[in-house]
Amino acid sequence: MKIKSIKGVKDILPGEIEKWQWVESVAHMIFSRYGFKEIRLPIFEYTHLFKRSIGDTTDIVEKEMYTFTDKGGEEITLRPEGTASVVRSYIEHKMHGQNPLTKLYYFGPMFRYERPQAGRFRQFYQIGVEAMGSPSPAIDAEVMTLLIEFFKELGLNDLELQINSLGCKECRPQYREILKSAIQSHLGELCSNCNQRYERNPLRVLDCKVPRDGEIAKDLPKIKDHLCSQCDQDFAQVQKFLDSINTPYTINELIVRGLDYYNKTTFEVIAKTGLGSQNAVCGGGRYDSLVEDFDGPPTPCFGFALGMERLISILPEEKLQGLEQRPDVYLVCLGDEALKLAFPITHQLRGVGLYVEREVEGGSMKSQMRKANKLASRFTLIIGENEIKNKQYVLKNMDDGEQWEVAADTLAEAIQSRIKSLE
RNA sequence: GUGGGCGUAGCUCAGCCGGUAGAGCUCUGGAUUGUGGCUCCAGUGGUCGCGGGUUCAAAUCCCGUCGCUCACCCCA
Repeated sequence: MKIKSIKGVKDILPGEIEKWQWVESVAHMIFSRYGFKEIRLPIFEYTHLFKRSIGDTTDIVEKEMYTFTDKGGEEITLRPEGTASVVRSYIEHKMHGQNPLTKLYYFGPMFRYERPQAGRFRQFYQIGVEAMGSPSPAIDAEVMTLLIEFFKELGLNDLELQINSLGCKECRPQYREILKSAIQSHLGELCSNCNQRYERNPLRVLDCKVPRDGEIAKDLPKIKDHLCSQCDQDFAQVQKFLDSINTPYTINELIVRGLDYYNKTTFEVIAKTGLGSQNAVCGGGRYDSLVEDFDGPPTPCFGFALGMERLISILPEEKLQGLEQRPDVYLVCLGDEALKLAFPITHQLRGVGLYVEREVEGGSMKSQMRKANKLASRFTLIIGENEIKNKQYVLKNMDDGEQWEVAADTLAEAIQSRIKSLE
């Protein structure tokens, strides 16, 4: 029985990890400009946290969660998303008492038991951003702007921001009933999936991909015609803010979201090319009553989560050049004495902050030079019998082939000044 | 859960009207006795996913199975 990783999970290897580190560093930089602070959350929680926040009848809770009983008999679930934990932590640490507006972001793995396909994994990584404590549409616009700026910094432009409003707990239930009664007369014509959706989440019928159902859906009542005046105004405000800084977006009335806690503004960012059918790079929106649902104070929130694997797979090639670190120096060692000497020299050079690789095995000079070349080292330092005798090593610039003698006792300074002259 | 495609060297793949494996890249060595990249030469590397069947003979045909992958669904 060959050892093997679990279906739907991936190792992120050197060569790939540099992209992740870069994306994370850009996230830290952009998000902190907007005053968001990182929060590190546990990857498992009590199961009921997810059941109550995401919704008992959603696909995620019904069939996708990794749930188990721990040795103490507790029902535990590997988190399928991050917002529930943020809300739990917000309440548990009484963050509302510290600041009227709490701005957090997180990064880490999520777990859903699904059939893997392009852009979909069982362990996948999300970056999430949550602004908690304000109902203002300015927050909606600001957080979406943060996201757009983040994408810009990553060099992504073939994206589309799609927004919608789902209404609030006043107007959404009314619309839901209006929609249900409109659907009822078509049940016979609609697909079996839509017949189930009619009961459980009638808004999803609007989004059905079966062609005949799409035709029917076109004539069903639209949510935008049934928003209460507050929701209507707020949604208009969000659009005005986006317009005021020329952020392009489209209104997509089919964005419904599969998690129960969303209301009012919702949005997705769709990759127009590069991903298959899993083309939503990011999704989010308002969840104004979730904190209250967990017995916290009334705390309207806006947030989003973006999928790292999907994001990374569409990063533009030109942004990925030069992410791998080049060694500053590779020590080429000829003979046993040189190999011994390489140890303290390497130690010394690393001590002054240089990235140093060294020959460990020995072997022909040719093969050592090849290794240095393979690692794309900027310089090689050649240490052989003559060099040791004369206390003068040979430093070679691997990009242009130029080489110099450098004195053993001023080695670090000589290398550093050579590197500096290149920059 | 449902359906399609694919499993041959470390990687990308060819071979598949049956006659027991090949290329490119990688790696190692050499051409160039202490100087990399380009070129040329040589070498290392394979239970042809696994199990069974047909056959004198199976990577090749048949059945089963596992894995990967894409799509539906759902979502990030």
